[in-house]
Amino acid sequence: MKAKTDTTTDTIKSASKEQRRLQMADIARLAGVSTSTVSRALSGSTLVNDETRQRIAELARSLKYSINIDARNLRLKQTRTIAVVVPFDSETRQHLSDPFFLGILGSLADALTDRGFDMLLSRIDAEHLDNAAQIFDTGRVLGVILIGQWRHHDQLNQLAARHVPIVVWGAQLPQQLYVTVGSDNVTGGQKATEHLLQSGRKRIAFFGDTQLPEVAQRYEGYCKALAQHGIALDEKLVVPASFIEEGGKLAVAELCNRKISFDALFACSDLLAMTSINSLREKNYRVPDDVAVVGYDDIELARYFHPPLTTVRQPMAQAGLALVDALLSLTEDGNSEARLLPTELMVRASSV
Amino acid sequence: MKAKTDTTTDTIKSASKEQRRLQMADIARLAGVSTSTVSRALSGSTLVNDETRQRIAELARSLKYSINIDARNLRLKQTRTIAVVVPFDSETRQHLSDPFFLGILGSLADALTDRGFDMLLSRIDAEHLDNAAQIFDTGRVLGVILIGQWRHHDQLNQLAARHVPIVVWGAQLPQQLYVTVGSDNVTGGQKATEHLLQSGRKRIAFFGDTQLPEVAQRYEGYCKALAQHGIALDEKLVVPASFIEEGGKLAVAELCNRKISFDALFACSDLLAMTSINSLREKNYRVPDDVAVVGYDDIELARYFHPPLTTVRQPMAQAGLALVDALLSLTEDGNSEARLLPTELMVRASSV
DNA sequence: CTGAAAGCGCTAACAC
DNA sequence: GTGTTAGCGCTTTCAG
Repeated sequence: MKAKTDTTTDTIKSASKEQRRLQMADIARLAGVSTSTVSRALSGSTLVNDETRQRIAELARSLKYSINIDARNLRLKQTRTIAVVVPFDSETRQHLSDPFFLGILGSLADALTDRGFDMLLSRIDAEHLDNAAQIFDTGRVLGVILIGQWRHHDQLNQLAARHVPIVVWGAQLPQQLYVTVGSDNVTGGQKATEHLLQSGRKRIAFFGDTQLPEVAQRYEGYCKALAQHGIALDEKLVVPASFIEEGGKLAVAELCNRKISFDALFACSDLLAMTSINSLREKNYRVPDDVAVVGYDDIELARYFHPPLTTVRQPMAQAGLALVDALLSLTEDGNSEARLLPTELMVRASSV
Repeated sequence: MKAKTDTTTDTIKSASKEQRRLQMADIARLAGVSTSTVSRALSGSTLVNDETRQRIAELARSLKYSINIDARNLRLKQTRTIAVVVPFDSETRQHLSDPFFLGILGSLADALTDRGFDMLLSRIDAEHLDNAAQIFDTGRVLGVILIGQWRHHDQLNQLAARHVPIVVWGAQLPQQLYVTVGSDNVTGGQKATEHLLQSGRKRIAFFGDTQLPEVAQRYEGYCKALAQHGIALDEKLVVPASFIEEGGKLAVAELCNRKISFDALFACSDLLAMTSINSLREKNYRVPDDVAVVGYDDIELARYFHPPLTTVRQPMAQAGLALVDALLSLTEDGNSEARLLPTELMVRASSV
């Protein structure tokens, strides 16, 4: 009797309330079966009569009923959602605008969609990357993909130690407990520098903040190439330009003010290369005649720039796939290896 | 007795199983209280003893316990997650790469984070925008923000008719049931054209696919400005360039092949403007001397381009906020109004 | 102030 | 084949 009363109340409510969400019980009632049957039918179980299944499927479709995923996940203790976390710099309160990161985001969205996963996107303070654990602890996601390692190797290690399934876009470091996916920065830096050396440049400036692991590796490649050509490293040519806003402008100004001569420039991001080129132009340097420039990333706009930018391509489409695959194998097998994506030097007019 | 047995089993299990996720019952057991009390303590209810609350809070923190959001949402029938949908073009299987859309995505991420909402990002086939309803029907999100109206006004109207809370980035159209947020395209197009006219240009080409509502409105502004200056519209100057890849190149080629003279160009996106400028340069037109160019969007790279690009700025940061606010007022009050964001002409070297 | 019990929407033994 | 029942992790009446 209690049940009966409830049902009546429910019906009245649903009539008066604007629009209660349809649920399995409704479909069951309308189809004259139990919810179990509906559940089975909708999940394609063979345990249910073909005809019944068809009927239920049809009914659900026509009523535009969709199963409540959260309830399902709760019951099944599973989820097909992945967290993607993009750190932000708390000092500059920097917005998410770096074209390369944004590009990876797009690539991830595609890769996850292909694999049938949903993506929960969040931003967290770069100084507290360990907060990324929380989103996992709340149980809504299978694992975490973090775009941007910054200088917080230690925090990331702690996360991994806590068994948070996490994959990071960045550089592979010694003593690393977490899984990284990234481009081969050493080789990338080497290719860029090698290319400049081969076109006869001798005084190659390096723009980048070597505190960041990825940049440090590109710098290593830069040094390697110089060494191979028997050229001594001139520290004055190394400028710790940051990725922010006017990084290139400041770096170029620094070299000029200190009257340091240079005939080439390897910038650790395309954005940095572009702002540098603009500054060089203002100071009446010709690119590439006076200064040859190579960037890093190969963002879409690199080839539309003037002059078209020579740059080290990070394979963006592969990046998304690799990140997702690394994370999935981590959650499935419990372990997963770092992946190093090949880089490719895209030679364009800015360096030849 | 049954309860007791279960507890014992549980304990054994949790010891043997590698790492069961912590849950409220665990905290309760450890604190020697019931789950009700833990629930109250963690939600800051005044119904619980101050000392007890502190103790529980401390325990939860030290154990890094986070409440299971899905279970909570299920019980409370609420959620603080918003779906953000970015359509993809099924034909070109185009990836998510347009800098402006990517930028809006960043802006949305920031706005949602500020408001304490999570963002569920998905991509759907642009030909079936109505699939966006499904993600709402599954009950995981409060509402949907769709970036890109494309030519599917009708499908969007159907969604709204089904009472799916949805806000769309795009143009406001007559007979529109859904809420849009967008920039003032008519005025934007007018400003761009007006600017070119005032610098003495007479033959202004228009690049853009007027099948898209936003572009159609920019075109309307273009026509208005021409009319105000008593200049007859020359249809030959209107080229239906698409936003894809080599749009600018094709459009420029078309004008040149047909030997149509022009001294200015209004392109409906910065990307289009940039590729057009590159093509013009290849054909030995000087920008702005021979052809003045104005773009649309003011993506970050516009000011780093050479020549720096004059463009109609769509306020990206505001865009995210406006979209979120529009959606929230829709879900709260049940209705919400379209928002038209002001545009601003950024005059740079490509046009003067 | 605290605990016992019911139930959010769904699935999976277990019965029939 | 199908229905009944218990329970996923949480919140909230309702008693005490």
